[in-house]
Amino acid sequence: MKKALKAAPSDLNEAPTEARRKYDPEQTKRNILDVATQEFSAMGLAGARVDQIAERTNTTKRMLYYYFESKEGLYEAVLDKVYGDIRTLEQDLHIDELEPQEGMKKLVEFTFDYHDKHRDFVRLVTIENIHGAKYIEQLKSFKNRNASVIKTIEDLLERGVSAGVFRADVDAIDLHLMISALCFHRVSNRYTFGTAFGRDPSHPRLRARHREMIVDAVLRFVRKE
Amino acid sequence: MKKALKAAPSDLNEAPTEARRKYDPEQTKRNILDVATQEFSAMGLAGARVDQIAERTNTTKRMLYYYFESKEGLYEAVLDKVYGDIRTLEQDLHIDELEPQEGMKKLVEFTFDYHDKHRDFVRLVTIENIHGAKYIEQLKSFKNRNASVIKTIEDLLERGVSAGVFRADVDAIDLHLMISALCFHRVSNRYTFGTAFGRDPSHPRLRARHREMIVDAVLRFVRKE
Amino acid sequence: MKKALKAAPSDLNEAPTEARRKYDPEQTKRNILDVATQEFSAMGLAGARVDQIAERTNTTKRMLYYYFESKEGLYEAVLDKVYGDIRTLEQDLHIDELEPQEGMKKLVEFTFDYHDKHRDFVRLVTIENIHGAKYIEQLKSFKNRNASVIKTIEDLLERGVSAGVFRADVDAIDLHLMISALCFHRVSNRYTFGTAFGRDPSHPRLRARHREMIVDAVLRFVRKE
Amino acid sequence: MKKALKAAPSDLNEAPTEARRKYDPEQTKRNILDVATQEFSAMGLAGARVDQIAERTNTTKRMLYYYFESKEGLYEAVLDKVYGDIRTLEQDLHIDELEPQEGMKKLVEFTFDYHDKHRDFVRLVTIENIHGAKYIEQLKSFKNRNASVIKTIEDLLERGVSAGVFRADVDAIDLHLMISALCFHRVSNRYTFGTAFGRDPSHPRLRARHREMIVDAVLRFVRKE
DNA sequence: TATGAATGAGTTTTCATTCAT
DNA sequence: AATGAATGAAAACTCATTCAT
Repeated sequence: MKKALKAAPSDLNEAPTEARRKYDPEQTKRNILDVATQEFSAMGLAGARVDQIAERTNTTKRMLYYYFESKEGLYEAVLDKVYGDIRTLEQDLHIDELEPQEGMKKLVEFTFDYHDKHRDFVRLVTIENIHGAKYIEQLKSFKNRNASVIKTIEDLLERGVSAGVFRADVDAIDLHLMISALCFHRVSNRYTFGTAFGRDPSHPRLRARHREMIVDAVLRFVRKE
Repeated sequence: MKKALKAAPSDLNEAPTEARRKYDPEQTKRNILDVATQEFSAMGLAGARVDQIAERTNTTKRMLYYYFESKEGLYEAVLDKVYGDIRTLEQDLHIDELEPQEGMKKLVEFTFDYHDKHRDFVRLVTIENIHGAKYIEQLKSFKNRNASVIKTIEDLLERGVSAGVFRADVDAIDLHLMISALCFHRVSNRYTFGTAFGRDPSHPRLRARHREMIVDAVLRFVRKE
Repeated sequence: MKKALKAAPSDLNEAPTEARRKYDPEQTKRNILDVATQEFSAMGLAGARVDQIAERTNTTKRMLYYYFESKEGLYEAVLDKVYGDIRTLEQDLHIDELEPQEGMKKLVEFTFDYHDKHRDFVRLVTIENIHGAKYIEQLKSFKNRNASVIKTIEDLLERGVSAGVFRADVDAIDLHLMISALCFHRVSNRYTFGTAFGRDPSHPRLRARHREMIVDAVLRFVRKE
Repeated sequence: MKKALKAAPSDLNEAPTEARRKYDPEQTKRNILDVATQEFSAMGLAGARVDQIAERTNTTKRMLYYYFESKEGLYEAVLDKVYGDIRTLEQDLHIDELEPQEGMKKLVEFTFDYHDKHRDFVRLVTIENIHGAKYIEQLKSFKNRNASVIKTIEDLLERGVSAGVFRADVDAIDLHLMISALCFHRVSNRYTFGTAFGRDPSHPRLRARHREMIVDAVLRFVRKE
């Protein structure tokens, strides 16, 4: 049942920009949070071990409780951080400056790339769904950010309809669900997929093809005629 | 002391067609398996509790070990059962007898309905992916099933291309992934989706719309022109 | 802060009436309860250690949780038992068969003797008061039993007044409080008392004198003239 | 995260007669001591939390150790302070100037009022008894105080016997114990008492009646005939 | 075949205290 | 004199599994 998973040497773990100071609460917190992100996403909430998280940290288990109160508190902090990260990036796309079809393409590509690259995020969302989203519900940050994606899509659709290139009967939230599904699933279910078909969806060649395919599918779906 | 969720008296739990015999190993096993299916799919492998499963059973914890060896053994048995169940149904579609577009529509609708109805299945697949699909790998039922779906899709595509209605550059496995994604995601991620947008994807009205939308998207994707 | 208090070899601990059977839930429970009574009364709820209780038991810590759910659950069970014990004895006095003054004397003597002998009980009541009686409040057994003492006193007072030996303006509950105070305090506060005056109130000579004194004080208080 | 009881802004907490100076060791100490008094008396020695005390203080946990060495050191300081406080008041009674019965009445009333008003004191004595009075033993203030009460009672009894109003066979220490019991118990055990009988002994009406009752009981006890 | 009691090894959490600034 | 971060040791509690009947 135990599985000494090697810490994936991701970009997360340590940023030795300067000599590590002895007393640096911000760094301590970030360090704990980064390790916890990996552990929770790898093992789930129930499966993760506080001891294991602490061990991979530069501090002790005690600090984890000092800053985050409990295992669940830490898990919530991880969710918060991870959702904060995607929001930040999403803002920089400036999709409103693009022509509708181009904008839609860019949005889908961004969504694809983000999920493809941030597996931790995908896994954490999956895990949250196993818990009925009860932890995410408490994060106020959560609801706001989703509103902004929908706004972006609504704008695109509106402009596309006006320009005569998109059909008029597409609902923004439904479309968002569709895009999400296509980008999320191939990451979240890549193990069963790999086992079933002997194809690893994260292989570069497949990855590129899927990217095109999804953009294509979405554009065909919204396009007039 | 926690009583939590009383076993929903779903079609799963008990079928007292005949008077319950005193010692009925098969029934005991089935009973354990049904309860375990609910628990594992609700809580995950790490999150499920052997005590809780036993408590909701008509028998005792000891029997659980007697028949299934261990918690993991029980989990594997659950996976096996759930995959066995799905295969049965898929045979009755006779998609090969339908005209390509009709066949594709029917396949998508079947896939949609199946996921929509079998949430336990969807959750267990999700859970398996959290564990890197390591338990599912051993199940023969798993590989067989997937092979047959691909075969069906390949046939459809081929016939569609011949008939001049489908384009020629669609890969069957990719298409299967696309259909899966669209049908799976709205079930697997319905909690975070519901929290984010205040919409429950399992609401009848939304359900019907999604069904049409997905069929539409897939047909637009494969259609020539 | 730690104090390896020797288990007082009281009448509580083990009753080897018959050879100890390996599987005897009742005995296991009783054994845990007896040890817990000593520990909680010696150390308080916060001060008692589950490990320490378990160690002095014939079983393991796990059984303690198996039967009593939590440290607090065990503490409540101890309170319940201890209050049950006193009730049982109180029934056997048959004070209603005695002439008022005699009855009052017997009641006071019983109360005195009981407190004098059951220090665990006295300490536990003290400890409960430190917790604002919040644990005792949940015990249904608690309220009933107190009603019966008051009934006894009311009867005595009534009969005494009718017989012209007691004055009429004494409230039964107030009188009960008075008797309790006199019998309880010398046990509960015997350490500070001993330190203050170099006298141990549990010394046989003092004990006898206090007994007489308290009976005397109560009778003088209720007596007419 | 628990905020629990905000320090009741009782007479204890702060006396900002003059503008609060930046560094005022005496005030800091007093502030810590006052908060600690409340916490220890509310929770007991084992139950009180250093963190909680510190949080309710105007300063930090470190200062607590700076001034009082340890949790136990702080507890002892609290006991010392509380005992110091009581002595002051008792001098002003001038019981020796009163006629014996009057003096006895006044002494009982004072004792009653003091306990009724200083619940912290009562609780701390209770707590000390749970610890076998081991901390109080070291306090000089403690022994002195008790010696003086006994002296007062002895005087009263002597003068009463001489005057022919008190009986001759009453022991001063026993009488002190009796008075203490009656005044102490109704405060110390008021929670279990309240739960048992649905009567709060600290209610004004009950309080007044108990006061009279106790004076009455004591006078009846010492009175000749 | 079936059962309720029992358990060892872990897992989360708490607490008084000290360190670096 | 004062502070917030840090900590080791211990405490409460949980869990999958096995034993005796």
